[in-house]
Amino acid sequence: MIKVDTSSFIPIYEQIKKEFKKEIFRGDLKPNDLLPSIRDLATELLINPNTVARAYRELEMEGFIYTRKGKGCYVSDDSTRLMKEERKSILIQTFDEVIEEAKKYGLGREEIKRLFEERLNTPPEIIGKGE
Amino acid sequence: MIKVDTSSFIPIYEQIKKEFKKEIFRGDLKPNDLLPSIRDLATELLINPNTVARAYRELEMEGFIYTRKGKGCYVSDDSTRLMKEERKSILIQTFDEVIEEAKKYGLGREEIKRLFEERLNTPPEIIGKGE
Amino acid sequence: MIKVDTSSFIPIYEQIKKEFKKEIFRGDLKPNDLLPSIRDLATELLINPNTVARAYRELEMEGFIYTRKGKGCYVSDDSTRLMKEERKSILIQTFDEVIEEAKKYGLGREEIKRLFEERLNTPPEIIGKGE
Amino acid sequence: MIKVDTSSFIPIYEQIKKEFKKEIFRGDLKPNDLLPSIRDLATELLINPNTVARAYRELEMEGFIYTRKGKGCYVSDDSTRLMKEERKSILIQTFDEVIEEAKKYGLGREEIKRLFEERLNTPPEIIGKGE
DNA sequence: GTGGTCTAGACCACC
DNA sequence: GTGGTCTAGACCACA
Repeated sequence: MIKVDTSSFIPIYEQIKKEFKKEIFRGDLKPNDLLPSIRDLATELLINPNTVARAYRELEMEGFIYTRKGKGCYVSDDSTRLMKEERKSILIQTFDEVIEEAKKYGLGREEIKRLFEERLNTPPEIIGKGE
Repeated sequence: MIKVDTSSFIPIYEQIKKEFKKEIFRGDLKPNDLLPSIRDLATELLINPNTVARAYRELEMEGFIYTRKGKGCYVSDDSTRLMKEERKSILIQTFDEVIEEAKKYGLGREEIKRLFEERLNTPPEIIGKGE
Repeated sequence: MIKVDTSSFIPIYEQIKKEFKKEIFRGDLKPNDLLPSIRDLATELLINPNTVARAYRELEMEGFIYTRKGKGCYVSDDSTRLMKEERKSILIQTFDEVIEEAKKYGLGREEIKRLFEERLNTPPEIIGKGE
Repeated sequence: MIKVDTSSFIPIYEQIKKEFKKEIFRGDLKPNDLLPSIRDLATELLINPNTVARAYRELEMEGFIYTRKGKGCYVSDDSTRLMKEERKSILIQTFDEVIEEAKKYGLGREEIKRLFEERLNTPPEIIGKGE
């Protein structure tokens, strides 16, 4: 399910964190759900277990998950509350960024709106790899 | 004019490249226009001249600018053609990414459209610093 | 194996790039072979690691190698295709240059041919250091 | 007559020196012939007069030319003698280099001979720009 | 251990 | 003054 882009400038551990936050945000991961094991996820993503471990460690520090030694990592009860705080501001920020980006490329408001709706109605066969 | 975010994951030289590409795309920089000198831009951005030099070198390798030793770096005639090739695909990629992002956060198509238009009509007081 | 001439006008990073291209061209380096580490090669050549890094970076930008962070740089699968495109044109260019050079020094076609064959049959005790 | 390649790694003043040496070597410039003025040559080559001046200065230091203040630069009587010393060794070195180059690209002796003769019999419409 | 980015500062070719 | 190369050495992400 989770994907990482090793050619991106964004560190892999950041990409992993973001993916889990999204799963929590949309309810695919609920409080006390078990996350995949560090080793399994590392194997699946073809990356080093240390990298996954770092993502999990930081998610724990931010309160989204908790660890039971020898058992695994679980979504925290707090995650629901944290989600509500973060979600809208993250999306707003993302949208503002992309709008600003489009303006810098010289598009007017109407052009931005038209292109956005065009893309919204386009099946996402290929997703740009981003950076 | 140009700004860089030293706390971003995106390398500074990459941010500089992108800024100049946007200026070329918008027509603020036209073929044979002189770019700011490496030293001047480095001073202005409070970064090392080598970092600016790398951005310029890569822009040259990609065909957007050319260099006259002892004189400076200039926008290439080819930049106009390269711009047309790159611009739309970059914007489409950016839009697809943000739409995908919103979907992962659990928004439906109508919610995405509504939020996007809301942000498009909001004066951008605070621009997210991005990554 | 690789040598660089620090007194040459050709930048060291360019000499390194050329050496690796030749090794790829000859088949001494095959797709997915590991290149020497940046630090090792720098130590061996008595130059700065940054200089090797620049050579590797440009080889990557040209598609000859790919990089796995934390693991090393590897010859790309594409290198074989790129080689076929570049090799003949490089050699033709080199030969044309030397023929032109000899003509400028006043040699006729027969003299050039005679001298070239003489050198071709001479064991290369001393190789000129070039520029 | 003289050409320089501003994109080459070889300094322009070196290219200019080499060109004049060749003209002397093949007798197009004879002892006491007047060289083009620094300003004229600079204008013709679209470069800075300082660059031409440096080439002339070094040619004088090497004994190929001499300067009459206010009159210009002239080919020295010594140039003929110096030419005989330099010419053959330069050509041999150049040929040895190109043969070595071809070998490094994996060509056998017969292949080198065949390609060289092919190029020798090809009208040099396009001369590679070299480095 | 690997490579990647960045800094500080040197020296050179060219204008 | 301009850009280009190189060095020495720091810090980071990743294995």
